Amino acid sequence: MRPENNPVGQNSRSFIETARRAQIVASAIEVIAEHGFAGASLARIAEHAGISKGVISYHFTGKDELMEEVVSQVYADTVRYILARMEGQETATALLRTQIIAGAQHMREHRAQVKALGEIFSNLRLPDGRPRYGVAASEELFQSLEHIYRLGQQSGEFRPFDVRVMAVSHLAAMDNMFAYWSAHPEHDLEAHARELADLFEHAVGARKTRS
Amino acid sequence: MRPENNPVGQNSRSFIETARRAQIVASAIEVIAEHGFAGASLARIAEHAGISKGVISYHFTGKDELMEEVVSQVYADTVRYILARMEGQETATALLRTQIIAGAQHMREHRAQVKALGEIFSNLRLPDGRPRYGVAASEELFQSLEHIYRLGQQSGEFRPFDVRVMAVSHLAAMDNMFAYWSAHPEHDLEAHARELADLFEHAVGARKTRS
Amino acid sequence: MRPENNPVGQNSRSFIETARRAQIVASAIEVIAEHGFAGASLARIAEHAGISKGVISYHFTGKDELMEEVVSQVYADTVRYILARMEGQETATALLRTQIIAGAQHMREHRAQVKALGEIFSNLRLPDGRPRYGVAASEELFQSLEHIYRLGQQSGEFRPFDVRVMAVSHLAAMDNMFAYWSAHPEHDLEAHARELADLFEHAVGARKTRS
Amino acid sequence: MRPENNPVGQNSRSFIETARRAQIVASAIEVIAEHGFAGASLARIAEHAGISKGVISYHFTGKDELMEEVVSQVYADTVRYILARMEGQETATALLRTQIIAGAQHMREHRAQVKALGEIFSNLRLPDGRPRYGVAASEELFQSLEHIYRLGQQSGEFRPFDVRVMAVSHLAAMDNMFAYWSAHPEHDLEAHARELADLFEHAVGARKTRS
DNA sequence: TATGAATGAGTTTTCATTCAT
DNA sequence: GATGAATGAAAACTCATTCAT
Repeated sequence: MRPENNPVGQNSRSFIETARRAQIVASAIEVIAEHGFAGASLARIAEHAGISKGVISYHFTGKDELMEEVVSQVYADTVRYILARMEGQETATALLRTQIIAGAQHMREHRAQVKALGEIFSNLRLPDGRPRYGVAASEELFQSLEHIYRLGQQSGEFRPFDVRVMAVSHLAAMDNMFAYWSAHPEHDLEAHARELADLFEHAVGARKTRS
Repeated sequence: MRPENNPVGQNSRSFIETARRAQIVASAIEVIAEHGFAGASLARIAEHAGISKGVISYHFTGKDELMEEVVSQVYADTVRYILARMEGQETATALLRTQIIAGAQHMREHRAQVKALGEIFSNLRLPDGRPRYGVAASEELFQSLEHIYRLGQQSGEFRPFDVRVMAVSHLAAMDNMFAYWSAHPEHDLEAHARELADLFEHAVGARKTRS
Repeated sequence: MRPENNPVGQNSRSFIETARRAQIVASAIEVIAEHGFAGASLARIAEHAGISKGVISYHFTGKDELMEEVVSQVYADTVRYILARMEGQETATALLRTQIIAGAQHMREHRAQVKALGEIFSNLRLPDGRPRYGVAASEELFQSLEHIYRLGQQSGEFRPFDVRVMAVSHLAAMDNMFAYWSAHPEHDLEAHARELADLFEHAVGARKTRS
Repeated sequence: MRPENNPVGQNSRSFIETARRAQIVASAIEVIAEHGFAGASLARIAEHAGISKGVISYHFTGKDELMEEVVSQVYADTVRYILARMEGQETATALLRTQIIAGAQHMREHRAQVKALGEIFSNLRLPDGRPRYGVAASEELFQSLEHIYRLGQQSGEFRPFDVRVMAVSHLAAMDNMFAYWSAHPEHDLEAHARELADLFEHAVGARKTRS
């Protein structure tokens, strides 16, 4: 019986448990990235990890918990990666460019994670059939992008525009940059990112572009 | 046994056959739009259409052929709809705006089709497990958008930029405009489309915007 | 897709469907009687019937529906059998004896059914874990037995006593007569039934025993 | 490796071992009583006892041995309880009444044990699929009841009747008194027991009933 | 002694597909 | 042409049991 809830201040999981969960999550990411959400059966994930099917059931309540664990790990990683690189940027324009460039770097380095995240976002459903993560799940990301856009509008760097539309389009463009690169591995991701940064810089009507 | 390939000069499908296929395709669209790709079993599609499961198997080689039929019908409709509205536009800027605005109109009027198309695009796989329609499937759309962008660059309306990146981002922004509106039905789709048109007009550095 | 609800006045199930359901129910009865409730997996029931597992799923919503169908068929049979033999009896004493003797006859002739019924009654549970048929499920039987006892009390044949306790004990004694006979097939069921009839005749303090 | 068979003259189990087994048996009783035989997984029993699943496997050869241990403990308790109260009774009629009344008291005080016993009796199976405890398992009880009945017949208190049928019915009536009370907790168990005593007193044709 | 971890057999259920009528 | 019926593979999940530490 794996302990589910335990007293505050105690590490909830043993070292080995943490390692196994991480291993399973990693295997799930790779399998989803390669075979898609529907192709990622527990059997395949277990086989890919070189363990028995039962191990997954032992460490996770069910497939849903595994998927949610993948999401929360990848999501946290991604946000941390990008925010770290945005630190210290002062102008909204710089923040904007950095967000895009750093996002592309992250995608290159974590190709499978990003792909798996996308698959889960658009396929995982609640027991009642409604999407588990809808576009609504991106709300947090939208808001952090809107923050940048509003900053630029307040400082006068950016023209007036609807920040929500800009954020939605921004996220969409980044997701598809990744998808396009996944489908065309010879495509130059860095160049794409720079072009995209230019695109949004113009879109926001930035008064001064990078020197 | 239904004849699959038949002599030239004969209409390949009878009237009744065509009608049945259309009925099944329509049912498939609605079911996919409501329940998602994974939730769209043949049983559900048949039930929704008020016919027996066997009919689908009779008229289609298999589920895959049905899905591909959905794609080709919806795809053709969409292109026809938007191209019709773009006819007569003279400047690249006008073409660009029209493409976006008309696309939004089409989405509003064909909500289920658009949603089903997206589901199939991102979920249907070849027997070997590779995606049936990757981003690569959008190649045709990319090229038609690139055509507009190149036109603008040649006429001097647009600044220089990588047309492929612009096209990928353009399509992404439109797809997600739809997804966002689907998740937030109270969202003003027309306003979003106008904002998006402004966004790309600025992004391409259009010399003269609409007044 | 099997039709679930259909217009009034139409036979709901085709001939073949009815036959298959009956065949599956019969197989289920035999398997439960032999292997017990827990040993009656769908796989075993299907194998015993010489059909594929899927057939059961095709004709029944799930295992629960099959079990409930077994109950309702066997239950109806049993009640019909015994009531038919009780018809025409005039005194409460005669009704009482007949109920017991006819019950024993029915058990002998429908050994597996009775056993299966008992297994399902004491093992089938609702999704939430509560028993599907508790002792409460015997309420109907209790009442029909109480009817006999009250008749005897009103006619002065029987002494005063708590009819519910008498009915509960009566049913218990019959169930266990069957169970005992099942475990000791050489046991004389008819003689047991006659003894049991005597037992209850004395228990109710019958003024005049059978001539 | 826990020693299974050990030299004569040694206490076969250490104090701690005995305590653990008792704790596990107690937990098993409660879980079976609440969730039924099928719902009593080792995992649930361990969790309920606040120990790890492995402990059960360590102290018992397997689930079957645990179940048999439950049976033998509860059975011994029950017999001891009732026999103690029957001591000193002189007439067969008094013994009969006492057996029933004391049985009811025991049920009230050991509700979970009685329920668990019933569940195990009717569900536990040998590896080959045959019931581990059939009605045959009650042989000992039958004989002790028959002893009372024969006593009454020899002393002339009771009429002639088949003592085995009387014993089987007696035990059945008591089991179901408990089951009925379990399903209807507001039911008056003591009153039921008194009625049952009257029932059997009349059934045996007792010459002098209690005033 | 005790435990967490792992295993693999077995359960129900879903589903695309095939086929006789 | 259309349908009901049947199939069997694959899915997620449960569970008693085993084992190294």
